[in-house]
This record gives sequence, C-alpha cells and structure tokens, in this order.
Amino acid sequence: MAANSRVTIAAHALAWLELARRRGREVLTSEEVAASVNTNAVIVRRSLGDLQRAGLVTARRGNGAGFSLGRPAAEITLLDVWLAVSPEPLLALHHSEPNLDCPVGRGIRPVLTDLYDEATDAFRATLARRTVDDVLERILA
Amino acid sequence: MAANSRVTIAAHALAWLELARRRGREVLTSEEVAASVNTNAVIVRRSLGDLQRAGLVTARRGNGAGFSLGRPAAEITLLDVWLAVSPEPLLALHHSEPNLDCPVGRGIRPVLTDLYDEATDAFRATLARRTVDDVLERILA
DNA sequence: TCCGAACGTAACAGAAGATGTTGCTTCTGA
DNA sequence: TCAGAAGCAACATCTTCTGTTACGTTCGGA
Repeated sequence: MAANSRVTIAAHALAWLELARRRGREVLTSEEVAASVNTNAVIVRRSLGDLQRAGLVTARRGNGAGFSLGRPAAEITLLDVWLAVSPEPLLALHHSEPNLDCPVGRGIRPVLTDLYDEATDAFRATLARRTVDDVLERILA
Repeated sequence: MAANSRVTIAAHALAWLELARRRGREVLTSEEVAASVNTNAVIVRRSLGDLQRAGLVTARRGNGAGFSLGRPAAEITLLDVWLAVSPEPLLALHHSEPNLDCPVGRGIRPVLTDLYDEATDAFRATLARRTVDDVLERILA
C-alpha cells in the first residue's frame, strides 16, 4: 500500500480547528472536520483520538461536544503530529531473520538500524521546525 | 502493511556481493544471495532487478551467470539504493480530494507537499552520506 | 430524570501492497 | 545442443489502510 495519509488527515484537521477558532468557533464536531477532509467521521474520530492521547487536542463528550486544540497552534509541530499518529518506522528490517551463518546476515541488523535511525532523526528534526500555525499561515497566504 | 523492507534486502545483497568480491568471488547467483538474506530467490531477483535498472549491479545470464556490483561499493550510497527500490513517498497526501469549498481543503495540499519534501530531502541527504562500503565495514568491525 | 447529540469503539468489507511460491521462458557460455 | 540461471507472469496469503455500519457511553440541557 502507499504510505499512509494519517499525518495529512491529522494536520488538516488541526489547521481547520485553528482556522475555526480564529473565526470564533472553539469546538468542531468530527462530522464538521470530516466534511473538510472529505472522509468519514469515524476516520476523523480515530485520528483525533490519537492526537488527544498525545495531548494535541481535547475532546468533549455529551451534548454540544466536539474537538478543540489542546494547545496553541504555534506550539504544535508536525513532529508532534507524526509521533502521535505514525507508529511505523520509515524503513523496515528483514521480515524473517537473516542467515546467521553468513557474516553479513549475522551483523547487518544493528548496522542498518543505526543508519536508518540517523536518517529518521533528520526527517524528524525537519518536521519539528514546522507548526500547525505555519501550515495555516501558508494556506492563507 | 508495515514500511517495506526492500531497502534492507537490497543493502544486504549489496554488502554480501562486496564481501564475496573481496573473497575472490565476483559473481553470486540469486540463490546464494537468497540464502544469506533468508528469502526466496525470486524476491532477490526482483530486488536486484531494480538495482540493475539503476546501474548499481550488473546481471549476467546464461551458464555461470549471476550478479555483481555495478561500481565500487564505496560509490554506492544508501540514497542510491533507496531511490532504486522505493517508489513510494514517505508521507502520503489525502486519498480523496479534500473539500475545495473549505479554505483549508482548498489550500492544504501544496503546503503539505512542500513540507513533506523538506523532511524527505533531509532524510535523503543523510542516506547519501553512507555507502555500501560503510555498511560492510561496520558489519565487520 | 430523561433525552438527544456527539464521542468511543468494535466489527466487517474492500482495496492495495508486500512477500512468497511455482512454473515457464529466455539467454548464453561451454 | 545443453544446462544453468536470470526474467517474468500468475497466483495465494497476509497485512494494513480506509471506509462503513452499528452500538455503547457520556454529559449538557430541558
């Protein structure tokens, strides 16, 4: 399958929550977010559920319920979003253990793990420099 | 599915080809590579086929055939490998077009594309600093 | 205290991709 | 010509993602 689009859905929802907030609407329902993202409300609730667990949004239940930002949009980085919704590493090791009788098979996994971590750290550091506020400002520019 | 392991398979195969070369074996069959990676020979041929198209290995057919490195291991970076085998972007945009009646839906895609490209470039730059030779040296260290 | 709106979540289906397997074709050196 | 090995297509299986329905849960307000 293609890379998953969870970061995109989450970033879209957060930017939309921030824009609504600026317009005086502190709370949006999953239906309202889903209408902008063009997906199902359950997908949004799942995604925002991840963000809630990470403290990026708050969810109110009951009558008049919905989601709102858990902290200022300028203090939510794309790295926060990525960590909240992306459990998978960018690159995977072997599915089945390599042949340990071969020097390469015996030693390659920690080596690749280190190298993949280096690259992933660079990826994360770049995401950490951009916030939901940046995203919205660029959209409105 | 989890992130794919094609880069891992390819890097493993290349490191093994280089080690074999140092030991005096210029050519390995897909069966021999598969034995080290612990997978099927067809998987190896598919993977090395990608690398061949990128010029990283050469394949000889016929009797006594097999694969060998297309250029020195110190001149094959992990970025070369990644580009040869990874067609998918690290982060995907929306599966279905967002709602264009919403300001966020209308403007978010190019913004996220730019931000994802930034992060992906950082990831690539890190991979570009490591070669197959580095991988093998670390394995043997 | 009850009701309704909306979140939380489980269950399921469909689509797509990755891996693995078999079998056949093609190439080429000996 | 022959045998070994790559190339390649077809298929099965497994997993993940997305989408959908359904139902339980929570809580403000009448």
